[in-house]
Amino acid sequence: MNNDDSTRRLRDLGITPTLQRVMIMDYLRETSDHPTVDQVFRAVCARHPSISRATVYNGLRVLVEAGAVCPLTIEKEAVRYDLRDTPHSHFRCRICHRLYDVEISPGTSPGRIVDGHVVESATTYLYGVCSICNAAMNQREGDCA
Amino acid sequence: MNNDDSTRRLRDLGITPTLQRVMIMDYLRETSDHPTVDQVFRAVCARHPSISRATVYNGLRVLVEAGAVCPLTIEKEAVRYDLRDTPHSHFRCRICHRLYDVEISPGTSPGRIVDGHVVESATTYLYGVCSICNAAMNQREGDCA
DNA sequence: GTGGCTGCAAATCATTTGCATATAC
DNA sequence: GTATATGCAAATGATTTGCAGCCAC
Repeated sequence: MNNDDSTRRLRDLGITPTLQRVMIMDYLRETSDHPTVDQVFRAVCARHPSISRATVYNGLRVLVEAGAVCPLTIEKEAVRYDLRDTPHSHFRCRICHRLYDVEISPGTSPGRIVDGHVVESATTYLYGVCSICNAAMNQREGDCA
Repeated sequence: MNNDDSTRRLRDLGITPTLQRVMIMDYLRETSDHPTVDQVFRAVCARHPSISRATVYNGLRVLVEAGAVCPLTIEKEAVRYDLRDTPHSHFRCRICHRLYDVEISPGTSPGRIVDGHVVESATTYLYGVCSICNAAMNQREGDCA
């Protein structure tokens, strides 16, 4: 997990590995979060303060177009980005708004044809209350008793 | 499918059936589309020009909170709204941007627990090229031959 | 050297908010 | 009559765009 590695990955994707794009790729690889554009911007900005938000938007768009990164529209507030490796689904907690990876297949997969439509990608979003928030709620119930 | 029916539905949901909300419900019931807030606004505006966008946002939020309507975040451009009846998935065409209902189960369902998280709702989004756009592309290929 | 990329600032677009007025019951 | 909802206009926040200067190759 070093810059050279990110540089190579970008080159393999046919993307010009500019300093900014390498830093974006580095950050996506070292975080297990599903960062928003703003989070990517802040992280990269810490190391390279002169970067512009527009460059982060641009870099992420290029990565999505190359198929290296998956955009998540699981919430309307902002798009989140996920390094695409093995396909998986996502769970969003309506209390704390944390995002979790979960191992649930979307029921179909790229290449399949559904009702005559050619599926290129598929994703499943789950919504509810996460284990941490559930534990906190049970804790509070206990306090009341 | 008349106003009285929508009024009754709203009352059953515990929602004050104002003129504006009844018109929003009417429109959602008569369209098979998955309208954006803007589309709902334009449609209702045609019959009741004094309605405000804020009222449409408010009405839709109340319907979502009551569980009568399902918000779709299948695209980042805008939230779409779907009258919730039987659970189903959605397909979005990357060429024409049409939205289709498809019969694919999301792999899990409300009430289930996944990795310790309590699932309250689940949805699957498919992306690709729809049958209409595929036909058009094949047509064009034929022209070239 | 040159085309593509960055950084900036202004523009755009969906959505939210505050508040005075109007409506449902 | 009163709590709740509407309509307006201004604010907010994510994202896009235009353009002059800069960097990768």
